[in-house]
Amino acid sequence: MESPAFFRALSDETRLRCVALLQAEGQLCVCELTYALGMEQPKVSRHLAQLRQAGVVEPRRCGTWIHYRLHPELPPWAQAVIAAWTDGCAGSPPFSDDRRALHAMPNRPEAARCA
Amino acid sequence: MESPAFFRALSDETRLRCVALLQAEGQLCVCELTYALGMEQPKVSRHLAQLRQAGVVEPRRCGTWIHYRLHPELPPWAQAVIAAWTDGCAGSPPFSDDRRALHAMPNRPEAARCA
DNA sequence: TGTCAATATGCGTATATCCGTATATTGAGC
DNA sequence: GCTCAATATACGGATATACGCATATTGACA
Repeated sequence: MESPAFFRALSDETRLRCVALLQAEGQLCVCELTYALGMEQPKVSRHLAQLRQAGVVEPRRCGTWIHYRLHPELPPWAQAVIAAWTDGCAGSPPFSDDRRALHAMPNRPEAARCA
Repeated sequence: MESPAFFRALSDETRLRCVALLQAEGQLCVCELTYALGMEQPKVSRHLAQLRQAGVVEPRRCGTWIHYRLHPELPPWAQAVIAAWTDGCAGSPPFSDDRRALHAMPNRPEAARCA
């Protein structure tokens, strides 16, 4: 985990919104993130690819869905950075709105099926 | 303090090395940072300007010298992010080497004069 | 096998970033 | 006022990044 690459991964609002949602919810599929952020799917997918390449998130296939979560082997300092940031900022817009939008999503796929 | 801009400021190795030095030493002038990093002065100055514009560091003029330090009014979450990162990484290269180089600097200006 | 839903990638373009080099600014001291 | 040391900025070129749009890939299921 190279420090500049890690912070670069967090240097974009879309990616930060994904990270905040994943930190709060544990794991989410791309369609949930796309819905919560109100963005086009290719845009979300490309930002997730960058988070993945930086080692910030990890994908897990679940049938047609792909669930993303914060990488479980993030170094402790990186986990602490994310925790410190979410503690301070996840309660404010636009991050707080994203969680609200997610919870209002209709026909939300059930992650339980592939737990 | 916008989150993406804050993390973008930390997304470059030169700037991270400056931040690590300032976190460890309190305040340093540009010539000390330039010497410790072993880089050209304009390069260091430009990166300090970016950290300044992002609100990460604050300059204080002291005669001919300009002392930089971490901005004392950084939001608590940003201070916590920097602390978490330095706790985890400042002891490893290249950050550890920079502190060694700084302490080996000859004719180091005395910050005490303008404290 | 064919189709559909979910996800990923290719492409072209606009913009931002980083660097090296040269030069400008600023304050101290004579 | 002149000069020097410390610091900042301007300029040009190479590279990276973000985006919209179109399309490819993958797995489920009939």
